[in-house]
Amino acid sequence: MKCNSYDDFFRNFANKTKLRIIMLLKNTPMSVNELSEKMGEEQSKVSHNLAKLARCSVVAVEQQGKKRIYSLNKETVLPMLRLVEKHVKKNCDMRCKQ
Amino acid sequence: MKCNSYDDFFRNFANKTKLRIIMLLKNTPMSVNELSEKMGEEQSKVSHNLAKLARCSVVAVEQQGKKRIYSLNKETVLPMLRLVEKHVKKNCDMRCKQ
DNA sequence: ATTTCATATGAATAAGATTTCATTAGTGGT
DNA sequence: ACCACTAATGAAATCTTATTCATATGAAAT
Repeated sequence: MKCNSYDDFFRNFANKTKLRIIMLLKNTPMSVNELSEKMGEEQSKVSHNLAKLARCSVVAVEQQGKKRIYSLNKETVLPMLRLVEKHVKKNCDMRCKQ
Repeated sequence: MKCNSYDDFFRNFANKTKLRIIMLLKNTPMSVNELSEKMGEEQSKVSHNLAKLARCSVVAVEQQGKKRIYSLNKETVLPMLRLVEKHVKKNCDMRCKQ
């Protein structure tokens, strides 16, 4: 199945696990295991989440030996994050996280 | 309560009802009833959804007589929508809606 | 061909979000 | 003060999404 509506797309950012993955991939592409370890989360959980991110092209995959390296679609995601950051600074609570 | 994390913020776009409200407010500010009628949705549903949008400053409210007029925070929302539109055009399925 | 490492998948469960329905609370007019 | 109109609220029910756990699949090495 594919990402085929705006809300589908935004769901990839409306969840802490996915957002954490996104933040980690901002710096460098990683395999599922690497992510899993850095996050202290189960492999399966990370994999399920990556699947959703991938089907909306928020991340891309590339096979490298046994590993599958996931990387962020920076073209869309970075400006997106910048927008929100700005918004939050301007409008949101001091208690804002992240 | 206030919008205090990125995922909180994005949840306002990760749902068809909220997105419909946003789209309607793009053109013109409206009262709860007006939205409710245009959408063919219950007043209470619209109100609940507006409350969430408002607490993240995605919309703003202004009292006008008995009515409360909701308007879109265009500064954040318009560029956001543009980004997604572009992303969807480039990456997503032909079956893409909206 | 077998083993090992790496990841994906499916189904059941758990968690979370949205909607509904009934009710309450404001605002202005009479 | 009362009425009509407009909108907000709370709790229960429903719907959706995420997580977990067990298992399957794929890729390379031996």
